[in-house]
Amino acid sequence: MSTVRDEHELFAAWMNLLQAQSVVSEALEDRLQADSGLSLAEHEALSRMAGSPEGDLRMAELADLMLVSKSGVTRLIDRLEARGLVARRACETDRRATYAAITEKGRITAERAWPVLAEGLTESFSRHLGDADVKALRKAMRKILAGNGKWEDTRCSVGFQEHVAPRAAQTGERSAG
Amino acid sequence: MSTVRDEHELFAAWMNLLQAQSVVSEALEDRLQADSGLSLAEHEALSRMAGSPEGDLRMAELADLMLVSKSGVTRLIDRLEARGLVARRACETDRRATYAAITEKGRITAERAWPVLAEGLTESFSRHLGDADVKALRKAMRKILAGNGKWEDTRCSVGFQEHVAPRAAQTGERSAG
DNA sequence: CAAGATTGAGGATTCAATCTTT
DNA sequence: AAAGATTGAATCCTCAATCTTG
Repeated sequence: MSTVRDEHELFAAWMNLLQAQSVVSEALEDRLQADSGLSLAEHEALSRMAGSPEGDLRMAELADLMLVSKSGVTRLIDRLEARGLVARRACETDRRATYAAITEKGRITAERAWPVLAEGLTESFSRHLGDADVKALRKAMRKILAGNGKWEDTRCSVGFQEHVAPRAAQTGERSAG
Repeated sequence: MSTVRDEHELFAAWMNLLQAQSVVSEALEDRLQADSGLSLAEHEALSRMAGSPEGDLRMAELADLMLVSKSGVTRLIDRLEARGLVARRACETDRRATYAAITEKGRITAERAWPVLAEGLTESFSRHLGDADVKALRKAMRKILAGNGKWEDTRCSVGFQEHVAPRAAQTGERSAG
């Protein structure tokens, strides 16, 4: 069933995945950093808040949505708050919880960064792939996530389309209320 | 050409790639850590040295092969040396260069870890993928790497088969003197 | 001066412990 | 006691500066 050749092919695929992820992440991060001074994680956090109905998310929600630990989120929000891109708000119904709410400045910063990110993604990622490649890739990644009990629909949608092409909201309206 | 739906699909694929990479890396790292106390990068470094003709590699070679900076390699080798898994050796022909040479203990540790890693990779990665998925995945990753000028054949082969099937290539004693 | 390697400083992330609220 | 969040300590990584050799 699993020959040495298989194992080798498998391992090579894994190494290539790691390397490709690294290369693309670096490219995106560089562009984003130069343009807005944000890290990928910081931009993701902002975008997730922007995409939520009230423009805010609880710290634990953010931690659950993102690839960062709870304390990691605390520090990440600290940085964004110091730059005036988010503001912490107390929760009225549960005084243990804290909301991170995106500010106007945060919204502007995050929206401005989207085209940069989209361009970078095209440049370093999708430009080299066929449409079928992208679909196959996503399918495979989804299988891996599901197989490891980590598949959640909300994790991969981060309100992208709203920002790059707000006019298209007419076709597929997604009321955020 | 690029509709909003495309962009969204593309971005979702990218997010899923990030997440899958994270999930699998964590699974592998946990197993490896529990079994041998090595990080993935440390094990990779050991394996690359083990796979070289003389069982050693220059610091800069390691940095080039791996996803770590030059100073990162210095620190990584520091840690391995402190554990007696590698030893630094001077280069005779160029006194600026330093070789990191794997020790016998390092070889044993790295070889013992291979089956653990292989099992983890099967469990969290390939078990959920068809043979075609793996091939398609590798192809796509290869395209991305090549498109970004980062494709090198040596980067993805790390002497895997030698270790999981030692009878294929008799592992002999090697005096690193 | 350029190349190879190391060091110091600083950033980001995590775990475990802590504090408050439920 | 458990949940939500934060903090302190530790780890790991990178950049820029440094040192040595070519």
